[in-house]
Amino acid sequence: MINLKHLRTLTALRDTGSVSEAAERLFLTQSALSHQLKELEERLELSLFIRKSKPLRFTLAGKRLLDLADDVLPLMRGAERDLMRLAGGESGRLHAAIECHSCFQWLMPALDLFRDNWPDVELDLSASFNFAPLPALTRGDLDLVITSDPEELPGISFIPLFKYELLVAVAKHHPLASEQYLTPSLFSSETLITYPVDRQRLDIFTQFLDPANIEPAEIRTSELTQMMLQWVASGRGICALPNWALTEYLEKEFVLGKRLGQQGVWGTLYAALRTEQLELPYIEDFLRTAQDTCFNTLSGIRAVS
Amino acid sequence: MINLKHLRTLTALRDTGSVSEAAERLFLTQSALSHQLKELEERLELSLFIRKSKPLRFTLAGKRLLDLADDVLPLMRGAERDLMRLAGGESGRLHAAIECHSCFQWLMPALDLFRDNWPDVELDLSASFNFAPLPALTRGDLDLVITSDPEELPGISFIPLFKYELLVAVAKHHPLASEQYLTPSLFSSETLITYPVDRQRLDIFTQFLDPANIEPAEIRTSELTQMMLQWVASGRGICALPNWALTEYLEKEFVLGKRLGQQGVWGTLYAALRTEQLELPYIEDFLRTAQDTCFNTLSGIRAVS
DNA sequence: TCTTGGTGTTGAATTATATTCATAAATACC
DNA sequence: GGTATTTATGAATATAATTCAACACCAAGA
Repeated sequence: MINLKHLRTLTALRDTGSVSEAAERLFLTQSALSHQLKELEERLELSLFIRKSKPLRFTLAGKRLLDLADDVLPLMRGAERDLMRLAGGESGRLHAAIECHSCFQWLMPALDLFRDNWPDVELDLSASFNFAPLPALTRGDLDLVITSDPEELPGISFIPLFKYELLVAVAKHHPLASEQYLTPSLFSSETLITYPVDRQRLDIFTQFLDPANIEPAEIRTSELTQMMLQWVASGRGICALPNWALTEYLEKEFVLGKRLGQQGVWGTLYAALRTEQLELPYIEDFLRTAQDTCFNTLSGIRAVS
Repeated sequence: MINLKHLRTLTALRDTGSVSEAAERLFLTQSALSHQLKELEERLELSLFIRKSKPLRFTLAGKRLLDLADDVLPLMRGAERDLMRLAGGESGRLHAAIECHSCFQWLMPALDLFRDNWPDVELDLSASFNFAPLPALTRGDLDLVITSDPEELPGISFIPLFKYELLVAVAKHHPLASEQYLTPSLFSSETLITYPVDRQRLDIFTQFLDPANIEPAEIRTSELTQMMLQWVASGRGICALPNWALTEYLEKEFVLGKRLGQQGVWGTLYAALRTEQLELPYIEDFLRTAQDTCFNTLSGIRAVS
């Protein structure tokens, strides 16, 4: 009658607020979800949510099913994890590194969850940005690298985690504050603040300024997101950050977030791993945990279509 | 990955102790279940139970899944009931009658459960055996009759609940105690104890003695199962009862249970209802509750194939 | 040791179910 | 009112579940 697929659909609907985005997150077409919901509602002789109104609203029946999902899905997940441990062993090593400074925000909670579930896996997170992590991954010194630029490397797989939009943080009283979206040429008179890394690894250059052959008036760097935003807020520059890294500052109206071009510039965050390790139970579980954590803690991100 | 179908399969395996009987209870072929289990075990890279050995034994992984099933399936059931109530209304009437004296054993617990879940449905159980309940069902004076002889009646549906074997209770020191199974002719020198109803409604006659044209030496009647077995135990007669009505006495070795003929005589218990009421939510739920209760509380019964 | 009946397995064929594709309808947004 | 976005629908397709029919296994009895 009701099955787990339905419960996952309902939670995806709640998380995303629309049928089409829920479909994206479930890796289905919107049509598939529409059929599925129609069939379910007809069979139950109940409507589960009200489509008109954004975000969608759930009926009593829909809420009852969501409660069920909140009870049942974690139980299923827990059992699956236990079986994975039974089948594949409990121990191993997960030495991780991040290329993306803002990733601490979700990686920390994800690793905390992971540690609880896999106490016998040796965890390490390296946050030094002075070396190239991908060769270390190939060598076997690292087991996981979080990065937003995948490259063709033998033996390395890039698993997409989610898509995010690159937004430009701008002070509330900055001249650019009134623009709907930013064009490259607007940057030529601005001070751009970036992380202190190679500019080939900064999407603002590779995807936006370099194609238009525009150079900012000045470039300053900082290691710390919070510091960058302090500078932005005081009108001493602007900086490009993933939307999810910016949300808490946007909500506080500490800065404004501006779109890059009319369509926006989008990036994808990947987990890079050695291909031979992909099927290890704790690796599989980490990837799912990471993705779940991201979708739960970050707003504005989307599943990779 | 793991879904509810798998959980139901596992519990059916536990309840029945064999793949083929579990399949029967799930209304599947044994082949289907074999495929399903093979696929699941291969995907999990775990064996879930040990086939050789009867009844089958579960591995650690199998037990973990059974625990999951015991948590999850009741939650699902509860939610489905809530949705049924939301969709179809909470109130109604269920006036029941039984033709089969021994049915109190499972009907009472089933009705107790039902009352908890449908407090606004007016429940009544009539146990008077002096009137024909099926006409009353047609008239609308009753809503449910539990019976083991279905008949073609317009507007009435007979929903099979389970199959049971008719066994003959015999005192431990009775001459028949040494027989492997009983033939009709053995009855001609025996005192047979039956319920005080029309002999056309007694399977021991219609399915066993009458076809062989044999008459017991004497017939005595009693309303009460316990009384009948008292007489049997003291060697003053024998009586035919459904296996599940006999189990507690067999376990205490109060009497012995003998098969009727080499294949045994089997009956089916039905719930008779007005067809137009079949889709009422509380009726549907009652039927499922009844069947679950039977399978849980009665031993030796089988699903209707 | 050779049957035999009960059980579980297997591969191919079939059936049922889920998903997509292409398009239309509905709705929200200027 | 037009345009973009979201949802719905019917037919085609793909995937998954189930059955069928044949076979393997095993224990009990001849």
